Amino acid sequence: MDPSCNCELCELRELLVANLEGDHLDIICSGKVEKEYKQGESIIKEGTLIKDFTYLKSGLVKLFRTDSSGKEQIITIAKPFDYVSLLSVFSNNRYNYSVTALEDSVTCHLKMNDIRTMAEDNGTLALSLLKNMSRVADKIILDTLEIRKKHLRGRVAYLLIYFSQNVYYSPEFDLPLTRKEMAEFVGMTTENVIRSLSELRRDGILKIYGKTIQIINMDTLKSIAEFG
Amino acid sequence: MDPSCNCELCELRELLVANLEGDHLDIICSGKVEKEYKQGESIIKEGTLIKDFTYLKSGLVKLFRTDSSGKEQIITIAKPFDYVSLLSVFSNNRYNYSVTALEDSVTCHLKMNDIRTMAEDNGTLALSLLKNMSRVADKIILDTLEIRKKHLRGRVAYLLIYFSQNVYYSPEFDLPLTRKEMAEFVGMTTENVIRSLSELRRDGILKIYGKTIQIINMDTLKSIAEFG
DNA sequence: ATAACGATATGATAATTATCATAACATGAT
DNA sequence: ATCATGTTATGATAATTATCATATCGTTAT
Repeated sequence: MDPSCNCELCELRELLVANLEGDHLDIICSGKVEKEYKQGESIIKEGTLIKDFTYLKSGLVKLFRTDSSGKEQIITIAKPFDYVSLLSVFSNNRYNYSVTALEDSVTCHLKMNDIRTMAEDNGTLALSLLKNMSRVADKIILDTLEIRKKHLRGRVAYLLIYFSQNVYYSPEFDLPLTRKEMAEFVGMTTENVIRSLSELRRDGILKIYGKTIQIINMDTLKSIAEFG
Repeated sequence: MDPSCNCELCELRELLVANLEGDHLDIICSGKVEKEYKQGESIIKEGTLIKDFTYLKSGLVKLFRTDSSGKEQIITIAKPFDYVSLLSVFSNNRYNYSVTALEDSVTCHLKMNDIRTMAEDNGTLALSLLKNMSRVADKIILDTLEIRKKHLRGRVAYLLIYFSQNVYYSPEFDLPLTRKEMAEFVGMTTENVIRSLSELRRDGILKIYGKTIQIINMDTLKSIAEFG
């Protein structure tokens, strides 16, 4: 067993391993693989066979799909302890989306078959999986509906608030996405993401230094995300 | 036990009950309630406590949420054998969406607590729930992304093809949604849904008799849903 | 039967968003 | 250092979509 990844100490313990004992803990621990990815590296490719149940230990990743013309749509951004291979792992045998590292990231890979076996044996684990899957899917769906209602500036504002409050916990942060990726996330063009950012800067709501964003007036930004 | 709803004969057996035996089957059968709803009747109201695990036996329903200004967004349309109370039942204690009957419908209500208990006890059932939840959430997310890419006529075309091929299995069918509801589903205005339908009719692709739609040229409609 | 209401329908116009063109800037490769 | 490439940036214009106004049709209530 990889000593750098001790299941009993792992941060994932609470979420996944908490209810495993004896044999099951051994299976998880001996079967798992930790992997490191550099920013920009591909972790999962759409269309490939699902063998692993993948968890994000550190870093940040994007889930996205690519349409026939090569354009990408970002489905969601996953933070540490989010399931990464979640959406279709129990209903499909191939991924219908790709995952790429937005920051240097570490993933933990468990075998799907082990997860299935254990979920069958261990009801508490199965319920925990159901709960987490429900939560993740719910969040994606509600976010998508929320974004759809908004105008361009509101979408960009929503995204900035998300990073500030849910990922970096600071009014100042480095955007992990390019303007193009932001556009792919919220369904608008790259030019209009740039324009919206410029407008927010002109209005004194943000300061922008390349990828670094400093939110000057969070209240106004929130009201733009809400109504504008 | 309600003789009109015999679990061993129920159409849901395959999906939910297949793996239950003895005590569990008794619990399901004695605890369940079947309800009938007329077209337009509310089945679930956003914000209410989740007590039941609800399944659609017959009819057609819409899942939607209502924003602060009272506007509705339709999340998905559920057909028989779809879970109705699915998305948040394992992660929330209150519904974050409403469900209303689009056609006269019959639902089967199981107690959430029974489901939880049984999923804990019965791994096969838990996996079946995981699989179905994964499938439903996946479909909603991919559909939403698909619709977002399209222009107005393409969205309407997509919707018509969905009803024709996945709900009514016929090129001619009665729309279960008003034009306003179609708009709430695909994120456009009512006027533009009507206009798009008129255009499709003018181009000889559809015939429209009020709520009755007859698809004349499915191939063209599909290419509009795909590219236009 | 008629009034009232909501759904469907269409046109004119305004608002929003995308596209195209161009340029500055940064980054990595040679 | 210089080149090539991709990202950020801004403006002009075109395309798309929403809004507002109005009218018809169908249904339900009185």
